[in-house]
Amino acid sequence: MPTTMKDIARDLGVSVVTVSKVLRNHEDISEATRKRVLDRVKELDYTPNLAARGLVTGKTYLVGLVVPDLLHPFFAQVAKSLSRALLKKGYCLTISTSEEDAELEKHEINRLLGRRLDALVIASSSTNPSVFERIQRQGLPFVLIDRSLPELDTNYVGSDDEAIGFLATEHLIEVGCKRIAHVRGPNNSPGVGRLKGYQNALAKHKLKSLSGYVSMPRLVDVQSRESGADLMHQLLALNPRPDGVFCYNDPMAIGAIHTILDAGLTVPGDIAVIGSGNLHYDTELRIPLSSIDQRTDMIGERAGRLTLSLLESKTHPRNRTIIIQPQLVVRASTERKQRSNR
Amino acid sequence: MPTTMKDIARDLGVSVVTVSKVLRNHEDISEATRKRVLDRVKELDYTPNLAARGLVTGKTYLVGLVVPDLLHPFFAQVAKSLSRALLKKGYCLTISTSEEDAELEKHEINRLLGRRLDALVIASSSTNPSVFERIQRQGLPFVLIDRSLPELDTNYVGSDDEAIGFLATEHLIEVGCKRIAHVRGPNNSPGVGRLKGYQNALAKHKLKSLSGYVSMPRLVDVQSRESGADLMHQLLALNPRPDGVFCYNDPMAIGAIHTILDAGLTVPGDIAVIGSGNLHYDTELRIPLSSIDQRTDMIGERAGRLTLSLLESKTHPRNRTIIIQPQLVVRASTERKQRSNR
DNA sequence: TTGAAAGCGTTACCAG
DNA sequence: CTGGTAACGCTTTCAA
Repeated sequence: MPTTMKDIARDLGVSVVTVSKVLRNHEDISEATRKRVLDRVKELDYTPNLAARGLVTGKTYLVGLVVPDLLHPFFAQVAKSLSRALLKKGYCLTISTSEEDAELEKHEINRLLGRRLDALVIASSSTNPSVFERIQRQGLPFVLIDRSLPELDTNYVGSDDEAIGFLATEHLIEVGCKRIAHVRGPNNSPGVGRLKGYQNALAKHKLKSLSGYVSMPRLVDVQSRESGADLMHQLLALNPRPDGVFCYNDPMAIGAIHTILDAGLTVPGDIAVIGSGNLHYDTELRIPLSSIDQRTDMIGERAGRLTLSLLESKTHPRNRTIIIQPQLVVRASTERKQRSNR
Repeated sequence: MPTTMKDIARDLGVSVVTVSKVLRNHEDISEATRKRVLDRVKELDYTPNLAARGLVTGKTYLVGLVVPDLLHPFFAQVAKSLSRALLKKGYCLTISTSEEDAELEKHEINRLLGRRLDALVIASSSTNPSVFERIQRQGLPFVLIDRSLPELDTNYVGSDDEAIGFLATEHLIEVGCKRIAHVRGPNNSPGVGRLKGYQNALAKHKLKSLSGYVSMPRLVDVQSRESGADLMHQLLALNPRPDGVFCYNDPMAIGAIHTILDAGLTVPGDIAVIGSGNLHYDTELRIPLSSIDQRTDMIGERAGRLTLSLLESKTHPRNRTIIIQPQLVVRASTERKQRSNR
């Protein structure tokens, strides 16, 4: 149904090869024919079929991105900056979501493999390296983002999660918190890394984490706000009650604050709260939220550049790990104890 | 480099056709060969090349989505629900962003056309119908969402924007506002529709819009919060100052509230504010934001169903317009005048 | 039940 | 400068 090179060639009495060459700006075409072809192309509004082209060249100029959830601003931002980085070099990004479900992720990856992408970027919901071993076996370049798999030697771009946990917790300590709880994340590398950072900060300052002070959601990165609220409920029931909470991410922190305020307590007066991610609406919240900026757009951009380097080098480059250093952002949810406690 | 049917056929001493048939569950294959093929497929972890298949079948099972900005929760939600709807029938969604730039949008659409999508869904940043006439000429089924083009007869799924403007404005009137301003949106169908709804509500209640009470951003749907803040600044300078503001969308409303509070005024005490979109974090804001729920996920889902119907019907069905009715959601940013003014 | 041949829209290679 | 031929990986058709 759509126009093909054959149509144009027939109309003009030239060969398909000539048309093809014109379209790819080959040198060895006379100005006259070039113009004739180009004119006809415009008239018919012809666009070359990239699938057919890819079949013979072996390049699709398609890069896949798999993220758990596009509604999470973190992943939306990554998608945006990644897409922008790739577009500059003519690569197109196709986005799939795994809804934080390892099975669905596998399924989506399979679909993408069928499209013969040039590369794959994944924020994986899976803790099982088998999918990635498959990808590796297929010789498809890929980059893990946000979440790494310890067993696996891969390209990786992400935050320094231990630093996130450490920065956040030490900040709580510095504003005078004595009993610091952690609403932790899932059992993946960011969840574990941030927990470790939390523990390191406590250890450095000779504080201990009381029993029950680390609480973990059943669901993973979906309905974060709800789980933050629920887990905070449990923390409030403890004795002694925490006076500071580091939450795995901002949505959880928002949920936690909600619970605290509902219980008639104040933030940061009774309990200081800090999250991570520095979402774009953190400043506009009921209690503006202190957070750790993960420089999300840089994650996407660096992942893009790394992907491009894999795509452009003809040798199989060694795997690279790129860690983005996080930064503390202080807002009202932790602005207190400097005064009240010293 | 990757495995092909030829490899499998050679390994097994059967023909490529046989392999192809097994993979598509054809009946006329003996159980024995079927099993042999399937086993080898699994061993080699083979995935059929969809591009090659598409070349001969003419179906790519790819649907394109073009949105202005994935960071805007509205479009992220649409993408999510659309993707889910299409996935059920085996269609894959590929997402592009236009960054609210008509030129970039054209460019992205061209790329997508080159991929020979089965259908296209677009929230267009363009006011120029020519791109869509092109798509129509190519015979590619497409669905406009969120923004329609008045000159163009197309499939369309979106909100009832006049109803949005009317609901919001009438609500402000009902809580006692007398001088209602509108921070309006861009010159596209939602912007114009909501403005009209605002005017209709004023007219119905015999109120007039004072000079300067409708203010419009230079930028369109990017940095909405900033433009909301700026425009509110202008409104505050007016005499008399408005006591109610309907903002085109929630980010603008958030920016407007920011400005009002910074000026030492209160919301809703001095000025009541309402937006549209009912973003997922509206409840957690400094002043929880009254809004108009556009039932975003339904927009995505209905767009998905409409797209599927275009894809599955062999005749060229008539264009359909699906309008989703909005709903008022009242929160603190407009909860006042019932008491204070009566 | 199987497979040979033709073809999908394009590009690579090489001869003229 | 131009174009014929083969090939990319797959499906369709039809004959065996």
